[in-house]
Amino acid sequence: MTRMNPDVRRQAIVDAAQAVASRKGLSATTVRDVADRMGTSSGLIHHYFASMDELLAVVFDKVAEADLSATRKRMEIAMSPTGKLAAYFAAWGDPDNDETFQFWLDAWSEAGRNAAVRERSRDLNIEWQELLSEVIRQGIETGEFNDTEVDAAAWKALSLLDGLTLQVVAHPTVIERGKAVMWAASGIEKELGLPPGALAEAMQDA
Amino acid sequence: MTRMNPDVRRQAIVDAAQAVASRKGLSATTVRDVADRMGTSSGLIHHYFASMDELLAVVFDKVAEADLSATRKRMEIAMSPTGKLAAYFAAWGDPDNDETFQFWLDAWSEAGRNAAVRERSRDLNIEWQELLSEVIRQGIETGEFNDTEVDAAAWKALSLLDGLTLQVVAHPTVIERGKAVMWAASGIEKELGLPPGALAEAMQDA
DNA sequence: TTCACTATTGGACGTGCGCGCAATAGAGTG
DNA sequence: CACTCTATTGCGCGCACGTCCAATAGTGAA
Repeated sequence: MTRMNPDVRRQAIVDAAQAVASRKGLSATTVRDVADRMGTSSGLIHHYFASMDELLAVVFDKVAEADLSATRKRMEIAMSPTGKLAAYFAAWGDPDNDETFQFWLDAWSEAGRNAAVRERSRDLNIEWQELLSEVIRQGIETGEFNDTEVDAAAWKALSLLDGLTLQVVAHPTVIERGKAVMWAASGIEKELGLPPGALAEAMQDA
Repeated sequence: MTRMNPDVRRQAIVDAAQAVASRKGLSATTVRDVADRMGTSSGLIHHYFASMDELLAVVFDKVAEADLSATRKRMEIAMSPTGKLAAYFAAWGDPDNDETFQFWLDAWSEAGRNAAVRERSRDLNIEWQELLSEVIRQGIETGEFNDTEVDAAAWKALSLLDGLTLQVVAHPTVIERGKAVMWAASGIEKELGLPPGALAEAMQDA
């Protein structure tokens, strides 16, 4: 294959590995899969990554960070806490993010047996929860939300989203995607004392 | 190894496979693992199961059915809908069930790529949701619960439980187990219009 | 006691895995 | 143009996997 600049090649390997992993799952992705996808030899991967585990860790990080930063950006644009909350929710309703959520399902499954995955997964989950905590805290300050326990409310909201999305992604026929998002929104509305439908409305505005 | 009655041996194989899988995960459980655990040869497993996939499917079914039927039994004992709901919740708070929940994490991860797992997982999830729907319907009839949309409320409750338990099992340090259960209970109380703490109280009674 | 049945053994077979390494080839520099 | 550096090749190693099968050894019936 054509000789590439190291930085470019390294990126190409990560991209190829991500593409394979989104179809086969992180744990089922092999060195040969990635090499075939790029049309190169398998030895090349080990020229850039000390081990396959290291490559897969980089892929997981990349996917997770991209998702998180995209959500952060969407939230910055929104003005009110309710708007920011709606922006947060938007990620879950988008079918394009199903692949990313599949990575999460894999990570949660693997976390119980692999300490490295567990710690990375935990840290990222906490970041998602803190993002939510921040908005809830703001909403309480402005008086938009009820004065509830912030930490608890954030974990409840995140868990409700995860649990519903899990059903949509793992068993595509069991709940309609639209219903899952609406149900999650209505659950959080009750939690934060928002008028029924307020969150759903803010989501359409965005 | 001592010669066994076929039924007994078959059961022994399933038990051994379950023990191994609860430590290593279903997809990482090998024929040799199971044989070693029993102290027999690996060939014996294929005398009873046509393939390793078939054995693992039996193990998953056994674990899932046991959990479901134990919950059903606990619910039958309780008198009121609130009591039954508390009995349903009890399964999630019990650390002994962490192993079972790990099976679920594996199943959800695998469902996206394996049609057999997906269908079995989906059917079982629906059974869990229907169990909840039934109780909620009863509670609405008796007037204990608010008159909400049953299907939606059941999916929300199940998802909240799954999402919170996921954090407890996958990242043991992130949320205290007790808090997760209390948060789930308070979320459902709001959903069904129960007085705050009513569900938590019913859980201690049981 | 004999015999048929089958539970159980133990290793062979082919496959796919991560990894390592000597050989090769292309790109930049003097 | 010659030379150095290193990106890239392609294969081999050792291992673990699921599966298969001929040989062996217990057990219950005749």
